Amino acid sequence: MTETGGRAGRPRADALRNRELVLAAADRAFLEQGTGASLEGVARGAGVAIGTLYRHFPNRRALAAGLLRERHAALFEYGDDLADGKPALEALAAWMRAVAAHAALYRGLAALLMESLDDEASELHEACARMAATTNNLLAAAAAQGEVRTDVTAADVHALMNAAAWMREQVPAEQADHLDELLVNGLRR
Amino acid sequence: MTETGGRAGRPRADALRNRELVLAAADRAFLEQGTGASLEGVARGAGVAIGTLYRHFPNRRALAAGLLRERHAALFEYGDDLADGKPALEALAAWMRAVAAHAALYRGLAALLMESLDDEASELHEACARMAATTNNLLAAAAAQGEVRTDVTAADVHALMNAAAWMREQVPAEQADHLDELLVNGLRR
DNA sequence: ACCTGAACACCGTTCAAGT
DNA sequence: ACCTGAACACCGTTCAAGT
Repeated sequence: MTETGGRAGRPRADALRNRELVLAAADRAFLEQGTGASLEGVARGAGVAIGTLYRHFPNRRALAAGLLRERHAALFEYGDDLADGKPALEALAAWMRAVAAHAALYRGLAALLMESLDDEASELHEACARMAATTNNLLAAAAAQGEVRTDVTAADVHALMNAAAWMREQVPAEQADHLDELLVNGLRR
Repeated sequence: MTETGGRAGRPRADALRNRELVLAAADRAFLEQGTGASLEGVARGAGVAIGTLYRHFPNRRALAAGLLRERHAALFEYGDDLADGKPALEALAAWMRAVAAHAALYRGLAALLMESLDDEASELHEACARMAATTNNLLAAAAAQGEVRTDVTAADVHALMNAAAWMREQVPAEQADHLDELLVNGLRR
């Protein structure tokens, strides 16, 4: 079930190219104006007609999901690598900071990630599920070492990470770092 | 500097009445659709022309500020009453819960409050300043009793309260209550 | 002093017509 | 199979004309 190409063989070359142009323009627009940026503006920036944008990405969430999958793979890989080495709570904290900083790149992304965790119909659900898997692992490890309150769930951590991103969208970076630490401190037993 | 009536004497009776109609319609619309609700829809709901809405409230923030000042005074009074009795950290926690629950009434309000604390030009600045005064008092008392980390500022608490509201906009009430507790736990030393 | 509503600029989304 | 762009419905905001 690829996004472009339908049921038939390889997608046409011009379609692939347009898809990339749209993603690049969306990346620029979301960085500057957040995920609420005008889709007509994105299409203009990509040099394609608005219908072409909609053909590749039926809505805003699909656009964000495409960006996460194809341009932000490093975040997920970072999460996979965090399991070893460090004390477990430190690894969990590093993951929370990484997600918070990342989601804050596009203003509004944290809200999309928040609402997509439990919504299997959302185009962002896959990204959320992958994030949740990492969160689960790191939380379980920290809990096993008794470093975290026993009533903390992975859903709580998901909410707190995204809340950290949301705060980061609106306060100076140093304060945001400090707030990250207060959030992690709240998980301690 | 009243919002309606300009520099002259009492505002006309029809103006006062229209202002109330707009506020009531905005309250309904914001409750249902958040602070991003269509202002044309609000005007329609109030039975006035769109120009009348703009005359009384030049923008969305002015509308939210009007609602807070004239229909949500109870929140601020509650904050004033929290200083006595209880242990200081408990009072601060109660205040954070009250603000979070309140700001979550209108989806999007927490973001407006967040950006208005340091923006003196914002119509919501007065409301934020009053909230900040209460936060300051309660935080100072809790800090004086050594119940709170010494690096926690009133700005931090403001951010955390509004983040709690933001989370509450998107998770079930029980989880939101739990998240409130984790946030407060993070303030403990 | 206040209200009305047309006017302008813009956007999201769909879909018939093309290649 | 894919692209284009007109079409429709809607909104934010301003302002000339009224009372």
